[in-house]
Amino acid sequence: MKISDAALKVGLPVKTIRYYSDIGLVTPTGRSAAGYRDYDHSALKKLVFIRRAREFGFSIDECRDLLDLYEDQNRSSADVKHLASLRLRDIEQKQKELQLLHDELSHLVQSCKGDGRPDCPILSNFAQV
Amino acid sequence: MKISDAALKVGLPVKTIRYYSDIGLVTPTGRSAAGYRDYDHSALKKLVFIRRAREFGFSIDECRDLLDLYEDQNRSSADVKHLASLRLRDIEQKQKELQLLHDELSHLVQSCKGDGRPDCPILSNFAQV
DNA sequence: TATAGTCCTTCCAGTAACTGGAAGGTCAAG
DNA sequence: CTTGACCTTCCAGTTACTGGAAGGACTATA
Repeated sequence: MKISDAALKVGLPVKTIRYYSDIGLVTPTGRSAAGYRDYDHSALKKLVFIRRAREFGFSIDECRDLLDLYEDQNRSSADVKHLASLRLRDIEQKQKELQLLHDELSHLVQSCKGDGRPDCPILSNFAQV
Repeated sequence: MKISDAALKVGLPVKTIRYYSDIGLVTPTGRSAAGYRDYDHSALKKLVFIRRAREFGFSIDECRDLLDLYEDQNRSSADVKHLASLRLRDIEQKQKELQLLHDELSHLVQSCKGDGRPDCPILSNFAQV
């Protein structure tokens, strides 16, 4: 599969996938005779995983660790489990924070009259500090 | 409140708060005689809101829009409502994606034996493409 | 009152992770 | 056999910080 089709399927810009290829995060499965990058199913899965992880603030290096751990058969699965457990905690914390952000904005939308009057109480709905 | 105390309260690095001050995103309430930045309760609220929004991929400009809309009394609350509604959609989508990421990693943790054997099936638990 | 330590300031340079654009090769359709 | 939409590499620019230097300010203790 060529890079633009891969980009469509996984929801990342072509430029970004090319960048990931450059830095060795997800290398293409192969190259066509003309030098075009080729991506297979497992590469697509990795890209989707990375897209999600990146969207939620995990660094490239953290993503790399998870992928590398899998691909390096010398590492033990205990390492993977430990790393994944740590990230799971992070994600659960993020879920709570995201819910708070949702609540704030949702309350804002509900309390705005939306009739053109500039009395929208956005600040009064801000998070408790 | 001085910048380091503010940083502690809102969960942002001092450097970042100073940066937000420099770019005019959240300006300090005032300055002490010595020129120290001073932050009050409402500034802290703005900082917490921005921290959350930034963590979930909203750009500085998107944050600025929400804050500016509030502070610009010439804007109508309908504008705020519309903008906040759009962001709310984004957040709901993010909640779904975050749940998927959580499921992936959680399944990974559960299926890893954690006994040192390198047979952890991380890739087989990747998202469906 | 001196001095040590921990703040604070500005400024400037560096980093992470893209992102845009130029210059040029490839390929299917008409 | 050319047009247009792909693809390639390379290099420069952007966003949002982040680290460090140089120096001023405040607090506690000797």
